[in-house]
Amino acid sequence: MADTARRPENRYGNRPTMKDVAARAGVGLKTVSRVVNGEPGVTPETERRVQEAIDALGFRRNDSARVLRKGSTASIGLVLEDLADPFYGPLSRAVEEIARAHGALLINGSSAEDPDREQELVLALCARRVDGLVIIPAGDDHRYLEPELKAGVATVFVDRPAGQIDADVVLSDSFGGARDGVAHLIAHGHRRIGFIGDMPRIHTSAERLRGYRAAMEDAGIPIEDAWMSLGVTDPERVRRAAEEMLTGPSPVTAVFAGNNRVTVTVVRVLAEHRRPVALVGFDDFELADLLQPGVTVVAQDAAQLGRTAAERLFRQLDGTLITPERIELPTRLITRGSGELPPAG
Amino acid sequence: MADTARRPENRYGNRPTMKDVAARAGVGLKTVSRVVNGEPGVTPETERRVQEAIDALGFRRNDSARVLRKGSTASIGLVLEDLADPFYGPLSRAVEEIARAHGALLINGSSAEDPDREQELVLALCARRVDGLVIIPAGDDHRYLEPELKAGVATVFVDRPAGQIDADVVLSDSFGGARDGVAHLIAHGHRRIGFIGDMPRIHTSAERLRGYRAAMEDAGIPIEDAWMSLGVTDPERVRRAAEEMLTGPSPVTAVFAGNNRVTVTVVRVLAEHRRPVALVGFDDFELADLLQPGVTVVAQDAAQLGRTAAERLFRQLDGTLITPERIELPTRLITRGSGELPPAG
DNA sequence: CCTGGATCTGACAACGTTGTCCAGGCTCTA
DNA sequence: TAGAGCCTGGACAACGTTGTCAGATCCAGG
Repeated sequence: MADTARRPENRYGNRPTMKDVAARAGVGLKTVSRVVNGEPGVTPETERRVQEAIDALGFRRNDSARVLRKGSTASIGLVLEDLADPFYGPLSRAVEEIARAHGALLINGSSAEDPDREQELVLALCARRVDGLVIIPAGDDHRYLEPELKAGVATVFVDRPAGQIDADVVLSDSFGGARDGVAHLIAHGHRRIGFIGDMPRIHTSAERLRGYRAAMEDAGIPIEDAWMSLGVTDPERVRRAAEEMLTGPSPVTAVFAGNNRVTVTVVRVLAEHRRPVALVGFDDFELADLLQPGVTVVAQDAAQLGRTAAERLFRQLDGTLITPERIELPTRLITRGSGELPPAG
Repeated sequence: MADTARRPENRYGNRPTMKDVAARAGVGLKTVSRVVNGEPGVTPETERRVQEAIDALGFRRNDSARVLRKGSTASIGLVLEDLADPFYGPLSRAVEEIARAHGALLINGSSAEDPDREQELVLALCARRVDGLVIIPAGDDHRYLEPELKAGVATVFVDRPAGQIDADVVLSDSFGGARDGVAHLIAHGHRRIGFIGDMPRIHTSAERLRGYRAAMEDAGIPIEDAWMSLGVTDPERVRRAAEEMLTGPSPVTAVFAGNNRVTVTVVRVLAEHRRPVALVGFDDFELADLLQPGVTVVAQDAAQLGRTAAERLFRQLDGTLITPERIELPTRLITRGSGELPPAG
């Protein structure tokens, strides 16, 4: 009775353990372990008996115990902004594929662009002793990671750099991409060019804004405040921002959209607008080529970002990689029509 | 020396444990545990000392050990076909949100539509003792899950039913949706209607095909073999299949596309085609409204599928839910133009 | 028949945590 | 002032696995 009371309440109707298998097969505990792990030194006859017991009982090794004993979980964590964002799909998948190639599982979570939630998630993953972390940061202070890094948790940041700590990071060249995109519009004769982007506290947003400014400055075009919308992110307000730029006292003839969600909303606004307005968007998206006109974009390779990050992560784990680096992947301008429209109005 | 030799090689440069914290704070092991878990019965002064030691050492509780002791992992597994598929993004996210609300983490993996890989993933998740599984099955025989179910792993299938076992499943009404979509085309005067779908061994594909057949039969229209393309899935072959239907001896005037990827490819083909052809697709997709003409679709609510499944999962874990059920969520026809084109040619 | 070596097997401790239980110190009341 | 009862803290076992090491078994060769 005291015996059963001591048993912790657990959800698995007391699954069979190696001990149970051993008892049933009439062998020792360690022999079962050997069979389960394919270690040598077991006679075929013994192995058969053990295998039979395993099948009969429906035994499945408890990896929690294994992890506890061995110290490595063979799993990595991925923290991103929103699993549902089409930009992150290919990225996650790429990370997963690399993890799989290294025999690791992927645990992931969405931070919803909330720094507290990011930290909560990251620490939960650390408590589970993931071997490594791929983080698309929401916050800009990652000092909370210091004990983890010191303890040897491999970490790679993607898409945006870590804040206040020195860590590996894999980025797209947001600055260069935006500058090229805006320069492309300028080359097609535009001078009054609008920029709609996310909050400048997000690194990529800030870099893209910087690219926009650089391109304008290179062309000697002074920027009017009314041409810029920053930190506006939900569709309704992006719509309003776009409309204001198009109808203000000094209306823009072209728009540079800072990310795929903004681009999509702007496409909708422009579709309702009588005067043709040129558009270049950061991030490619499906069907961009089928719209009328096709949408010219600065494309970044999300899968490649994920792949690169995951590969670096496993090289950290191998010990091949020591010094944190910053890797910038190039972007690619894809012209489809919307960015080549001449200024109108 | 024997001491260090016995220590297993592990990746975490020997992180501090509760024992270390206890030693540093000059208290007992259990007291540290109490502080970490916010249990009552610790004086503020003691708590302060312990907290100080925790911060100083960078201690983080090892959840593997905790799981081993407590028997519940507070994590659930999600196995789907492809994380990168935009259809699964909102679904995963919805599952994650529900999990989060229950304090559980999400571990997920892509089966890549390969039954062996699905099984491998599912069993790996079971070995980690996830509390429950949400599975979008690739295979059609899930008897391998029987020991797990018996052991009390909560399981919900989504989008497609389990094979050979009795389990909870949450589906969209593929049959009804497809029938309505095809009936819609018939109502607009079409009689030669093509169907392009995935392999009929996939449940949803088979159901949608059945819906197509039912609608045609209801209207008394005999189906010609040349109007159906089944099991073709990569863009190039879908393209060829569509072109054959459009140019064959008895060319179709409308196409019903069995899933979002097929729809997108068909849109491309039709865009190059001189004669207007009507189109209804299963699954909604972003920007469908902005194409010329807008694409009429049978929409299913991926997020709702995920939410429903995850909620049922946690109700299984609560013990509120015992008997497996089959839940079918309705689909919704969204008319945007492409499905309302009259027959031409 | 015995010995040496190789091969196979099992007892045991340890991984880091939590549940149980008991000891000691304190407060409060009769 | 003694006894009851509460509060705090700590010793110990157990969770299921794996590494270590020593014991058991077998066979060939002397």
